[in-house]
Amino acid sequence: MASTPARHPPVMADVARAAGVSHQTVSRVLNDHPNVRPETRTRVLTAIDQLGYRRNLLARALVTKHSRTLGVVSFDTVLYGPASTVYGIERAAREAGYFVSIVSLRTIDRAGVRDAVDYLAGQSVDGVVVVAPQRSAARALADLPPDLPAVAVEGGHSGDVSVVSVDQAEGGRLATQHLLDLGHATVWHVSGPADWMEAEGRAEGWRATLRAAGRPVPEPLAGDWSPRSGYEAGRVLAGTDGVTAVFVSNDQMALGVLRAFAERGVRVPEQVSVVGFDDIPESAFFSPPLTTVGQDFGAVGRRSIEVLVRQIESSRAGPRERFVVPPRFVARASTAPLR
Amino acid sequence: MASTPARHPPVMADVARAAGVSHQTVSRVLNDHPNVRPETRTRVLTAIDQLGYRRNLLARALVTKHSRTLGVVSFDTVLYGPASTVYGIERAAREAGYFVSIVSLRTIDRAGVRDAVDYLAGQSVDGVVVVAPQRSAARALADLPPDLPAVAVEGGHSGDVSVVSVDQAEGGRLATQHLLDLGHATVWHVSGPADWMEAEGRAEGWRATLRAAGRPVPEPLAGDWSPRSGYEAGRVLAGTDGVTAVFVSNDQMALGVLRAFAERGVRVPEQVSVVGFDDIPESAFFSPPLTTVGQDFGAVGRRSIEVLVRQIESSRAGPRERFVVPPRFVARASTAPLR
DNA sequence: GTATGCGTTGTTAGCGTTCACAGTCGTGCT
DNA sequence: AGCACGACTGTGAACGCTAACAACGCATAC
Repeated sequence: MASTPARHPPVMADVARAAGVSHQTVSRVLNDHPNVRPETRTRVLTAIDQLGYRRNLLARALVTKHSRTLGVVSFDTVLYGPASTVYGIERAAREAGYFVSIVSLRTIDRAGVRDAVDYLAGQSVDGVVVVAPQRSAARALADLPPDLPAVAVEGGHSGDVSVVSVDQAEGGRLATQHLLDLGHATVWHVSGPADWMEAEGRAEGWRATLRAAGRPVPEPLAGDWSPRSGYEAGRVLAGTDGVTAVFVSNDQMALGVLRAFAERGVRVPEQVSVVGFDDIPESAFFSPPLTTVGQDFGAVGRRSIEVLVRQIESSRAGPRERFVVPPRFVARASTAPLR
Repeated sequence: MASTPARHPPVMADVARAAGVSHQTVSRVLNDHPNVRPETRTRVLTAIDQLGYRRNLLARALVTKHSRTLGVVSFDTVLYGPASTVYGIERAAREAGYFVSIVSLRTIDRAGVRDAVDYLAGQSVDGVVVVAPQRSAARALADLPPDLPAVAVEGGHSGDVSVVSVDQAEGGRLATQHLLDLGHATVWHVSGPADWMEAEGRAEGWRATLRAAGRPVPEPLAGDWSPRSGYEAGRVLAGTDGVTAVFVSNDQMALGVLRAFAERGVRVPEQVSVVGFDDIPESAFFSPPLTTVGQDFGAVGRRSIEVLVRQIESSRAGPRERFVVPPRFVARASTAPLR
């Protein structure tokens, strides 16, 4: 009966002994090296199986200099958008054979992003994905360690990292054009926070579409993504003459707008049409069901990992890439032709 | 001018050379060992600073057997509840000095959980948090590696791991009692999926409260957490006589119920009172604003990390603990006294 | 028969850190 | 003076793995 030398998990040397080969041969089998005799390979494999051996990835990372771990820096991962993006990233990374280490920031500023990346770099991540939807965060991309592969999600084009994002301006255009096509003279806008690039992009698409159609551009109302801010904007709009169409920068705020309108007796879509953005799972069941613009967060996550992994696995001086995922318009019951 | 020996990041030996000490002394400074002369310490510290040295956590983990990384296995991290929980876990872990490696499962079954834990164990995590709200996932806790510190969130009491959870039954009781106090003869229920323990707990609290008050217990309607399933349940309830109060197992389904009622001309709360569960950010702006039961996910995250870290840092044969976080009732406008 | 080559295996030396142990020095005691 | 003891520091050997090289056997070629 073989003495059990230790209660510690078996290491490569144990496998080697059991299979009657050297530890290096075990390593070769594990790493699919070509020149191992089939018979030897199976002997090693059965030894691995019998001992329940699992290779120590830490030791491997120490010598290969690759941890096969990716860092993700995100912000407010409770919001639907960031949560979905991070989910997509995690899934794609795992499919590509990478672990994911996550840091969620409360406030996203230059120092915060830098600290988070430092923290992750200390853990020897092979690369980082920074979900940087705010202008301040995008600026922080400029002082990433230059030798660390990185990709920004929704990060704008500052700094020299690759960027994957949804075409927010196109989304704003789709929403606004839809409302104009319904016969509305112009479209009001409830925007997201000023420093968010997504908010800017959506507002820009809205403004450009109105301009191109030769319509007046009303002063946008500023929100902060929260239902409450939408509610407050909605109260203002309900008390403003001539408002027949509103493009709200996200679905949560649109919910607030609908609520304010309901309280004031403004009927949607009969009197005012409302379009949101994000297509959260709830929006199909708002009262009325919300016309909105959907984003494919899964695609964003997949793309970003694709770009990052390519950057890691090729020479690291890869050219920065730029990937734009198109939004998709979702028509529901909160919009109607002007009568 | 000191020659730069390599473009590689500096290691402990480089610092030692610069400070004129041995690598071991550098290690001692880094680990706050007591017996280092203050002058030597500052010399080492300045050398570290000058070289921009950062200690290699991989090498450290290899020898100490502690990676200071925690694994998190979760399910459907796009939902508000799991997303918030994971967020709380991540934050608490980082504050405790641990990294967090996340695996998000699509389907959560015994094999899935085991694979995920194996995967994480291969990365040498010091412990795992399993967010296991489904009965099948809770069962999977039984075959976790016995020597791996673990804590289950919302995981029931099967297996012998510590559990942190919100008192779902108490939440169900609060909701139901509130409706009874308003004078309703009984309370209908739209439940979550059958195999979710949270759904079970809430239903149990509801049922027990009705029984204790000697009220009839209507057959619950089964949902799947989605707004759509709530909508369908709502249509059934709208067509059922004698329904004056409904306790819905989460806010998303409650939204669907409200929508169905609105379509059928059932006025809330005048004709029917509705209570949800979760207190998602949107629910204050539903039409009408939703009375609901909130869960402190942040507390759940903090507690679970607390328990896990204690288990890791003490002898690993810690007794399994059980932590219950109380829910909190949130009164809004979707409930009213029966007239 | 020796040379050349390839397929296969083993040996050795790291990767960057911590741990165990062994020094060295100065201080206080007998 | 001699000794013990504490504070401080250095040396060597791990941790578990892969990379580089060396060595072996055997076939093929000259």
